[in-house]
Amino acid sequence: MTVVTRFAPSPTGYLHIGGARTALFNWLYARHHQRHGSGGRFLLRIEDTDRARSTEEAVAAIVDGLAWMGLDWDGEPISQFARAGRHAEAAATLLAEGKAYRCYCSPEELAAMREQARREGRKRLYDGRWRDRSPDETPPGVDPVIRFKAPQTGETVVDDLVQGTVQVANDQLDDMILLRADGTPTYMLAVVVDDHDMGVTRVIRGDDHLTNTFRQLQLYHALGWTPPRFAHIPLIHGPDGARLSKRHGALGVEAYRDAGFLPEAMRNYLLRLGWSHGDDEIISTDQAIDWFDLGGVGRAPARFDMARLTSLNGHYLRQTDDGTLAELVLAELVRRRSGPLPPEAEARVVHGLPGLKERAKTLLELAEKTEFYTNDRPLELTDKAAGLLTPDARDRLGRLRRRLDGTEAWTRDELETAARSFAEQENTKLAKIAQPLRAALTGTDVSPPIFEVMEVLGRSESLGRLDDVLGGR
RNA sequence: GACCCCAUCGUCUAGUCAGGUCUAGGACGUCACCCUUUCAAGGUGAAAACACGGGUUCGAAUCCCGUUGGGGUCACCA
Repeated sequence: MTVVTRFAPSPTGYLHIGGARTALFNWLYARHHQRHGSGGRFLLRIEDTDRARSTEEAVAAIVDGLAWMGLDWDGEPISQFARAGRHAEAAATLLAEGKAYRCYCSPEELAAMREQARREGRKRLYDGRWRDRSPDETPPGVDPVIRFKAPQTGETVVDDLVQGTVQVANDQLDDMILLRADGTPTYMLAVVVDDHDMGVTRVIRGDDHLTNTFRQLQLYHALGWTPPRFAHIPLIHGPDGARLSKRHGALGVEAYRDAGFLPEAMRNYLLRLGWSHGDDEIISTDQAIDWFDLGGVGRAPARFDMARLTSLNGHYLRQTDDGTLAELVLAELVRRRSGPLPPEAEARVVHGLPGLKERAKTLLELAEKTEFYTNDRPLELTDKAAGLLTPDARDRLGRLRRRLDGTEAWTRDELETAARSFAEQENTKLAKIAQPLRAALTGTDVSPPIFEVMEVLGRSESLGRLDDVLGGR
């Protein structure tokens, strides 16, 4: 049987990190079965029944976020709101079969019940006062809600693929609302009807839905439908152990994209957060599709660790081929200067990128590191760089400059050979030459190997920058 | 508060379901050393954990109970 999973976010914000991981797990599960089983489909449903909180921008943000993450869904995204009629139909069926009833309670009555339940230390809220009342008792002018006539005895069991067998006594659960007074469906009804109609076979979602599952299971039974299998994955927490929230600085995946993270790093990081495959750490998406299973999902919540994401990103950055990386970095540079780079500067960036990429952990950092290649003469020197240019060092640089003038091929190897023999002749260590040279050519005390830098800069720019520092000598 | 879930280095985790091979392995981070023209990358090494208390057992990180701690859910939100 074909495995069908879905990702069902509510468009009230952005695709946050937790949602992205849920989507990833669902996607991986479907793609795994597509490759190794008898088929798999990954569907997208937008839970937009709360009209007041749902926005077009939020839907776009989720779609963009999924696209950036590289998670493609099958078929068209489904709007839950658009299916309200079908939900009402299901409620009507339950009503007709006596499995649901109209409730005319006022907000005040409900508030009182809530208050009393809390006082008595009960989880169960609604006391079911309209459960068995006859229709002629209905108060005039009040629009009723439709409530589910939930079983009051026995227990409901969830055989969860991650959490194991979890059960709750039915007397803990009250009669939930299916249809609001305005006739719109609530989440509980909508998910069940939609998951059923969409043929979903596996519901992989956050832990926070575990206790909802009991009621949803009861609904499946009342409707006479076969429920899907459930897998509730633990939530992601912030570094302090509290549930991940805005104050942890994590907004949506686009924030990570803008911070210079690569989607493959994000996928790898999120995959390993709560899921493991032995000691494997670096896992390609292709391998992940092969290996992913629900048995590897842990049951304890995991904390979000920026340092680890960053480290992984550095790995994937180094792994990215130079052409692709050049495109990404150039795009970032255009963004920051809000204009194109001079051709000469662009050529230097492209040429210098291989030496730069293993020194950066994010795209942003990488873009920053290209600065000394693109800056115009004369370069501004950092304090440390200026400190390296002592009178002695300048004298040596002057002599080196004359030596360099005669260099035939301006390549890193040629330049290094020349510098080494010059150092020998001066009876000094290479560092005494390389560091001042770095200061003069880059304006800083840190850079890729200096002879590589000279090659990238080219003869005239290198000599020009040297002359800027040497002044009138 | 009630109900439910969870508990191995600072963090992510392997090991737990089928107790012995665990003086608990890997990774990130930290520290040291090596490499080296700087910084990275890379290499080597170090410090670092079975929450606590009871059982069961010849033997428990692994099974059971309790305590403590953390988390989730209790809406005409999703």
